[in-house]
Amino acid sequence: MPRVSALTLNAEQQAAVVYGDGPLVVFAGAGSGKTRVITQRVAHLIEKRNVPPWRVLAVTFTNKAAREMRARLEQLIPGQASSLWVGTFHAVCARLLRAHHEQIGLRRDFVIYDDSDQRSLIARVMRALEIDDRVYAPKQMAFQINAAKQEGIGPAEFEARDPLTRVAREVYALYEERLAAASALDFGDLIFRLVQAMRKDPALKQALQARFEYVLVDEFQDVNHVQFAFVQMLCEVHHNLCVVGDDDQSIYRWRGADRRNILDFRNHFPDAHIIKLEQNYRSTQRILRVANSIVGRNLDREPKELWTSNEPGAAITVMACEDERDEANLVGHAIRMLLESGLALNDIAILYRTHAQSRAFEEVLRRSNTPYRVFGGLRFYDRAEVKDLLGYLRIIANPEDDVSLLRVINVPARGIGKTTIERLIDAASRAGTSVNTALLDVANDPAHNGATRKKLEGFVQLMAALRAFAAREDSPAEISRHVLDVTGYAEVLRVEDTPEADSRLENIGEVLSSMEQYAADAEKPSLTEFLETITLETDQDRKNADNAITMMTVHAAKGLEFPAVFVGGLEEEMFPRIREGAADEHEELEEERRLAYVAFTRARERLFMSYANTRRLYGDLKIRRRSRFIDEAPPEELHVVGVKRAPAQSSYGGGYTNRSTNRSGYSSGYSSYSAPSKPPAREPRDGPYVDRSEANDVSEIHPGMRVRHTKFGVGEVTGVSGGMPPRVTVQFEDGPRQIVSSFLTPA
DNA sequence: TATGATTCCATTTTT
DNA sequence: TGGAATCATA
Repeated sequence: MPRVSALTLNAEQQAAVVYGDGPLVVFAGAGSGKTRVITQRVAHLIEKRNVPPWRVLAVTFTNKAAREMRARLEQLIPGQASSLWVGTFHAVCARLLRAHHEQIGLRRDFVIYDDSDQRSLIARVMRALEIDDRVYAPKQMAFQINAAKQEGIGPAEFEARDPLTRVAREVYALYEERLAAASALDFGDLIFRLVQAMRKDPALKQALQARFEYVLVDEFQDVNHVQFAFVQMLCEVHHNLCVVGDDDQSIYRWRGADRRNILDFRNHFPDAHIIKLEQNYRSTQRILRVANSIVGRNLDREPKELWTSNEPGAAITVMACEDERDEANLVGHAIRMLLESGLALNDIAILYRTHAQSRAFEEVLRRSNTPYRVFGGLRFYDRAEVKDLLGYLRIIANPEDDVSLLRVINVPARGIGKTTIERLIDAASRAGTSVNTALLDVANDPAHNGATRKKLEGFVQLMAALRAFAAREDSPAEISRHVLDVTGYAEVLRVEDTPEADSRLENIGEVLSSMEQYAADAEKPSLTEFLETITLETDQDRKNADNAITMMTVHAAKGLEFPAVFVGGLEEEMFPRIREGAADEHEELEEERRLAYVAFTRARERLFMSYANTRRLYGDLKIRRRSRFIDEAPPEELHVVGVKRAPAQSSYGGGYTNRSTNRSGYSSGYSSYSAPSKPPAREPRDGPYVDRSEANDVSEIHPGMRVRHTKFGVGEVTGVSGGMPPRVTVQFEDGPRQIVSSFLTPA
C-alpha cells in the first residue's frame, strides 16, 4: 500500500501548516495525516516565523498523543522541542495550578484524586449525610458532580430540580469541602479550578494570555465546555488558536464532549478560517466507501467525504453467525488464514462495542494458542497493591490526603479497626478538619485510653519517620522501597507465598521500575511530580511490545490503525446500542454511527464485520437481528459468508465456507450421554466433565460420598442438611467444614 | 479479621 | 451468566 512520504504534504495540509495568524479550524478526517499537520505547523511557527517555543501550547487528550507529538517535534526542530508546552488538558492545567498555587489558594503539593478515589470520598460524604446509597446511587452522584464541573458549575450554582439533583447538590457541596480539607483536586477540578481562577483574577489571566501566544488543540471534537472556556480565555487577546478535529469521530458525548465546539467554531471566532483534510492515506477505497456511506447518513455533521488514491482493495467480509461462539470460531478461522497469508499478529485487531464480547473471542484464541491481549478491564494503576503503595507515597507528600490515609491506615493490618476509623472520621467532620488532623489530636492526647491511642501513635510515628526519610531522598523508587520495608507490606506478601501474592509483588516491582524510568527521564525528579504523572497516566499509555492480536472496544481503538480489523457484534441493540424511546434517541443513533465509522476506518486493508443470530446475554438466549449499519453500507461492497439467514435469500459464498465445526451436531461421542433436550456437552478441558447441576441435586449427595472443593481439595461427606441450597458437612484433610453443595463436585 | 456467601449489576471511560 | 462489592459469621 502506498503510504505518503514523510516529506510531502498535500495542498490542504500545506495550507494548514503555513496558515498565518488568527483562528483556524482543520477538519481532519480519519487517516488524513492530522498529526503530521499539527506537528509541522508547530515546527513552522518556530522555524519560519521565529516564535519562541515556550510561547506555543499544544494540547492533546491523551498522554500518548502528547508524547508522540513531542517525539516528532524533537526530530523536526532538534533541541527546541523540550521548551514547548505539549500536554493533555489535565497535565497542562495541573502544571499551571502548581505554578500559580499561591494566587489560586492551593497547597503546592495538592494530590489528584482519580475516579476510584473520588468514589470513595463520595461514599464517605454520603454516609456523613446519612443518604441511603440504595436510593441514590453513588455513581449517579459522581456523574452529577463531574457533569457540573464539565459545565463549569460549582455547588452554589448547581440547580436542584428534582429529588435526585437536590441530593446531588448536597453531596457536591460537602464533597468540595472534603476535597479542600484533603488538599485534593479531582480530574474535573484541574481544568475547572484554573478557569475559575482566571475569571476571578485578571492578572493571572493576562499572564497566561501573554505567555501562550499560539495555542493548538488536537481532537477538538472531544472538548467539553470548561475546556473550551479555558482555550477561549487563553486566546481572547491574540486569537492564535488552531483547532484540529473530526466531528465524525466524536464518540464521547456521554462524557461531556460537545461537537458544537468544532461545528460552531465560527460563532465564537467569526474570522476563523476553515480547512478540510479529506484525502485518506490509510484505507482502501472499499473500506472508505463503506465508512462514508454509514456516517454520511447522519444529518448533523459538517459535510465532507473521505477519498483515497489507494487501491480499491479486497471486499469487505460480513460474517453471518449462529451465535457468539460461532462468531468467534469464524473470526478465529479467518485470522488463521490471514496469518498464513503473511500478516503478523500485531497487524490484526478485534474490535467490539462492549467488553463483555471479548470472552468468546478469547476462548477461541486461547484454544488455538494464538497470542492476544485484551485492553480495558481492570486498570493496572487500580490494582489494590499499586494503590496501596501510591497511597503511602501520597500521604508522605501530602499528609492531609484523607482518601489515601484511610486506605493505608490499617494496611497491612496493624490493629486499627473499623470502629476506631469511624471515630476518626466523625471527629474530623465535626471539627471540619482533615482526618489526619483528627488522628494527630487523638494520638497526642493523653486523655484518650491506652491500646487504641498507642496504635494510632505508632502509625503517626511511622509516617513521621517515612516523611523524614523522604525529605532526605528524592528518588521515588528509593522512598518506595523504604516504605515497603518499614511498613512490612512487602514482608506480608512474601510470607503469604501464594500465586496472587507473587503477582502483587510483581506489580509492585513494575511500579518501582516505572519510577526508575521516571527518575532517569525527569529533569528534577520529585515525589509530587511523579505522583501526578502516574495518576494522569492510563493503561493506554503503557506500551506493550508483545506480538499479539489486539482486542479492545471501539472507543479504545480511536486513533489506532491495523492492516486487518474485525468488528464483532454488529447487531441491533448491540451496535447500535440505543435506548429506544429516549428523548435523544436520534442523537444517540448518530453517535453510534460515528462509532461505527471510527471502527471501520481503523482498517487499512481488510475489514470484517460479524453478527450472530442468537446471543447469550445475562444468562439467557436472545434472538438478534443484524445491525442496520450493515444495511447502510453499499451492498456491492459486501461479501457475505456464513449461515443462511432464511432459506429464500441464501448468500452462502466462497471464502470462509469450509466451516470447521460440524453444524448438524456434535454427534459423535457425547450425544448418547446427554438427554435430547439438553444442550450438547462441552468438550472436556482437563479431567472428566462434571455437570454441576447433578452435583447440586441433593439426592446425589449422601454421607460417605467423596467430594472435591476447589480450595479444600477432596473430602468425605459426613452430613447433609436441608434447605435451598443444601449445606453439607465435609471432612477435609485439615478438618470439617460446612459447604454449600454447589461448590462441590463428586470426586 | 478472614473468608465464604450473598447481592447487585451489566455501554462506551482520552484524564 | 459472571464478577465485584458488600455482607455475615465463625
